Amino acid sequence: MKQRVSTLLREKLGCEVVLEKPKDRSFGHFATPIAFSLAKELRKSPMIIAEELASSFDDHDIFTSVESVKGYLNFRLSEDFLSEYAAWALDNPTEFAKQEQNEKILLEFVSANPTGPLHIGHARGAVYGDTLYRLAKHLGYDITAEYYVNDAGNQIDLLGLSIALYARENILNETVEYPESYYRGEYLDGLANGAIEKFGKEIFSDESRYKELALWAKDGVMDIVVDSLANLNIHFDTFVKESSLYSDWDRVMQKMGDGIYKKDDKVWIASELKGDDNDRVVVREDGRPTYLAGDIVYHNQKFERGYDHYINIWGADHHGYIPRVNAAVEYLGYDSSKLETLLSQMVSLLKDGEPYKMSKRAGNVILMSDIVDEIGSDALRFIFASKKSDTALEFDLAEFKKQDSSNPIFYIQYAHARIQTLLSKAEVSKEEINSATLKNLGDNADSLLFDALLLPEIVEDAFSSRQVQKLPDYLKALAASLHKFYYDCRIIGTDNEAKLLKLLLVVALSLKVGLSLMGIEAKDRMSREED
RNA sequence: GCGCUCGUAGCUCAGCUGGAUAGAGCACUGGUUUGCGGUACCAGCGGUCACAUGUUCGAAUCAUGUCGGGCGCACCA
Repeated sequence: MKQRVSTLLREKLGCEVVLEKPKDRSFGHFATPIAFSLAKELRKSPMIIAEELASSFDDHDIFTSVESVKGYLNFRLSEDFLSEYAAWALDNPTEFAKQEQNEKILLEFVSANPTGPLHIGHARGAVYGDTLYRLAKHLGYDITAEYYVNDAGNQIDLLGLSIALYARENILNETVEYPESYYRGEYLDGLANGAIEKFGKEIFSDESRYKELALWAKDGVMDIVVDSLANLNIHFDTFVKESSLYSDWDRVMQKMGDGIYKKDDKVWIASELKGDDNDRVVVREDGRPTYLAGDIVYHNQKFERGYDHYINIWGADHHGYIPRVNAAVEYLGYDSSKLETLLSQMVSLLKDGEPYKMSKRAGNVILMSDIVDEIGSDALRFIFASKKSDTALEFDLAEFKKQDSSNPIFYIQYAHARIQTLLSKAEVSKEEINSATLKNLGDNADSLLFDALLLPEIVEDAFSSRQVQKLPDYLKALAASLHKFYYDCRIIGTDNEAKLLKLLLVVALSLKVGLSLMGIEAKDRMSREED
């Protein structure tokens, strides 16, 4: 819709035109301050320019009026245009808000270490990534969702040790001394018991076998992780294991050429020359590669697989890591501007105004699965998608358990359910609804129709700006328009019933598609839940 | 100390490629159709857009600085 208008204006005026949302719907559907920027060039007052431009639009089928107000140009779309577009959308619901793209994108997200269940911070990155993924898919991108499994390095050794310690203390009833760092949490119980079946209890007392224990256990942890993501409606296309990459290390190192050098018996990457604060060690004196080495091989592999664009979603605490990976990508001979790293910030939780207590059972973290159990996947996804991912977020669980308009997910679902209820009470036939024309509906209905038809540009904008919160914001506003309309306007039993129900079908379509892009299924009925 | 980031209504946050009177939700207060789910709607209250200077016809938005919060600054992942 917006595209159509801006294309038209570009042709007509011969330059790019910035289209905005007018301050107030009474001004029209779209507005542009173009007269202000032309004022200098033309040496005329913006008001006069706007007047002249407005009058040059005498008649055009997509606009019903073009007005100049205080230097702004305000456009109002015609009923013909809106009704035809709406009719098309209803006839082609699976095409609505879609586009054709030919870009191939690799999106890597979550990538939590397989050493324990996901916590609430991971959940945010997961929701952000999956929402982007859904948006991109809908927009026609060829996008792959990938999980990088850090199944090598110290943390895996630590996993083996942690299981053994847990088992010795809780199953073998031994007194154990805990080292400075180790993993804790209920999940170790399942792993320890699984290990007994697989290896027998002896393995816990034989330190030389901890590695073996760990290599077995990491798959079990990944199963836990994958299951918990599935509960959030999140699925990955590909998993890449860090352990599978190191065989390629020598070749990749050579590929980096001058970017790599030896000093003090270690191998370094000259990342400082590429904008990093310092050069970084990639291979230690004892020959063990650092974490960065793994990531270098991994990114090389990504680029060799050949995508047009690469997106990483990392926890914000890793932001200092971006320059060194970009440096490596450059040394590998690739364009680091194709690699985009997005950040997801910390989350702090409240419950009824008090800080949410981390449970000892969980290992002093807030488990993602606990929150899903508490408020459900839909609410969790909605909250996380609602806030800009790179700013810290604090929210109160209680707000999302309420069954009224203070709970945005409830409010939106209710709007959708309300429409379904009306349809079920319709006194006109489906055929009458389908063949109705969305004209002469009155201002309120026109306005609602326009709101519902905005979904495509919201989807486009949310993805291209990577600001997924624009989608839930829009859905909230659309739900509000619907509720208001419902209140203001009687539908069933009126002369306009078929038209109005058709209008509501368009609203329901946008709500449903919008929710599905957030991984949430629209409800047809609200059930009253008893506390 | 250095880097990144944030600072907008009592609370949680939009708005930020500069543009029409600064927005929404929550909370609080008051109200609502002799109608389709009042699980809704409307209104009121509430802001020197952290502070200062600058650029501009115009700044919450850009620049510089100050103050305050968060996060980084590993041969750990």
